[in-house]
Amino acid sequence: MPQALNSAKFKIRARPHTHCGDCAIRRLALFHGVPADQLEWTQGFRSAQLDILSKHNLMDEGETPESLYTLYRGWALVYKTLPNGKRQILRIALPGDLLGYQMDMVGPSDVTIRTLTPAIACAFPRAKFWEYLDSHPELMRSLNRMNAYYMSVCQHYLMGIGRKSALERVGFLLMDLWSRGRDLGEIIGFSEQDGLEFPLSQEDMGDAIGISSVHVNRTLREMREDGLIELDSRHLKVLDETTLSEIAHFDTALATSRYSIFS
Amino acid sequence: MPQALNSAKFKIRARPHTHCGDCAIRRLALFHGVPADQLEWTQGFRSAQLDILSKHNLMDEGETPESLYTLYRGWALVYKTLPNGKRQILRIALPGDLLGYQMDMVGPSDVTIRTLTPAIACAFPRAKFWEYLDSHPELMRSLNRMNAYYMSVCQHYLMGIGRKSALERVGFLLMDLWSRGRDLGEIIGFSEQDGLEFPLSQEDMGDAIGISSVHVNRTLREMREDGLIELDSRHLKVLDETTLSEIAHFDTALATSRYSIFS
DNA sequence: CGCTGAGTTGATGACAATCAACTCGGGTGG
DNA sequence: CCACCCGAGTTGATTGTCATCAACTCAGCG
Repeated sequence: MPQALNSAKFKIRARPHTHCGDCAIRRLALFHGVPADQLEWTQGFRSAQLDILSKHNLMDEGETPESLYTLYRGWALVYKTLPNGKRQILRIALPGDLLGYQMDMVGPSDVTIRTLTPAIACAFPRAKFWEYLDSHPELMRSLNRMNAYYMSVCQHYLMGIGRKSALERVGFLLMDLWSRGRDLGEIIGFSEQDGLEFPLSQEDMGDAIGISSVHVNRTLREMREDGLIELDSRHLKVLDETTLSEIAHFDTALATSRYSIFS
Repeated sequence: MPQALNSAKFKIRARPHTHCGDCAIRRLALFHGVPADQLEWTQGFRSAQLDILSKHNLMDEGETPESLYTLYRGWALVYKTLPNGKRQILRIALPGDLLGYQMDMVGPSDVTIRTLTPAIACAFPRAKFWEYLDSHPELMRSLNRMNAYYMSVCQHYLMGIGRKSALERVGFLLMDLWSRGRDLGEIIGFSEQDGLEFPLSQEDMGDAIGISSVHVNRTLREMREDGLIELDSRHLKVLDETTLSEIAHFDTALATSRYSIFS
């Protein structure tokens, strides 16, 4: 099974499985609700655990994947592309995030999913997805809450792109990632001393918040000059969270609500 | 119970219940999946059916409602407001749409929901929501698919606001509503001859797609001059759907996927 | 009959896109 | 080991889309 996915196209390599029972991010992921004594089942449902190289697509818009995934390590971008080549990043995925769930779990993917760093993903076969969830009602409920959370995040970004200035949007993006980074801690390379490993390019940032990379650059400079952040060589530190949150209209409720996805 | 909701604040009046068994929009709504012989239960779950005057709030951002709703008749806007007063419309609700579902079904509402026309809504108590769904697994699944659909729509708008021109965005908005109007037909005041009753103001349209009402006006004029649409006195007719869809990058898959929310 | 809200149009200006040039660091191949 | 290249970041100059402000029309309405 891993071999089937180990195609040149995806640059996916099989690797030894870790055990769901030992999973460090289970508290964050869909399978949080599964009792420890049933994790064998989850592990059986999981079809593969995959290493993915940096800058490779886990899924392509318009192509039909066989699996959906929980991101176990690393960063990934979820985006759509317009015929003219413009790209809109819809979501920035970090460990624990569910990837590839959509309304139509039979047809082609709505989105492209691409790693920003080396990553590890746990694959689950689409074909058995509903079957598995039907036999685990608590997961069905978790999936609902998880999607409601993703929806809420999407709406915050919609609000930002529609009605905020470039400064506010960049601030929001940074605070969102900073706050999620803190939650994940060492799993994602965050520490209070050293800040956060931050693999987004300025172009990525622009595509996430609807501005050009050049303007992202100028906005970041402004923030640096105001002593709000440090950001260089893919390394972020937010120096003044309070001010940045205010500027960005960053709602801390969004951050705290992450904790309560899995009641 | 209806009396409790019949406050001056909400301008909500109790009215005689219609029967869930006769519901003309059940095929579109969450309760589609409920077998006919169990609709008594649905009806029992429903706490009230409400008439709401035009331009009144069904729910306010930051306040804690007691119910969620299925919109039975009329138009409603779902939006957020920034401290500076700017508004972003997140969703335009038509009959069959679920209103008030969010991650936190105990705390305050994330959004404001406001009618654009006289409307009818079926209310269901938040307190019993999960309980009811737990006892109806097929509804849990429908809720998942429905939210995945709403997510997909939200992502299309995110893409549009982030990366499309004013012309493309207005076109997308019109095609979205035109196509949903056609699906609903007479329920919402659509006919192939006369077009669609269209209660959005130009300011509403702007707040939905992230441009100013003045610019919406100019863009609509351009579309009229190009013979793409007619739009006046709150009445829309799309004259050239093909061209408008192309301009707007309107994905007809989005439209057809609505049919398949309830497998 | 004046008020109000929405639509319309013109004038102006701001914010951000685009174009272009240059730097810098890291990789790669000669 | 060095030259070259490439991608990303940076900055300046220019352009353009769209926001904002303002004035006016018009229909509906109390």
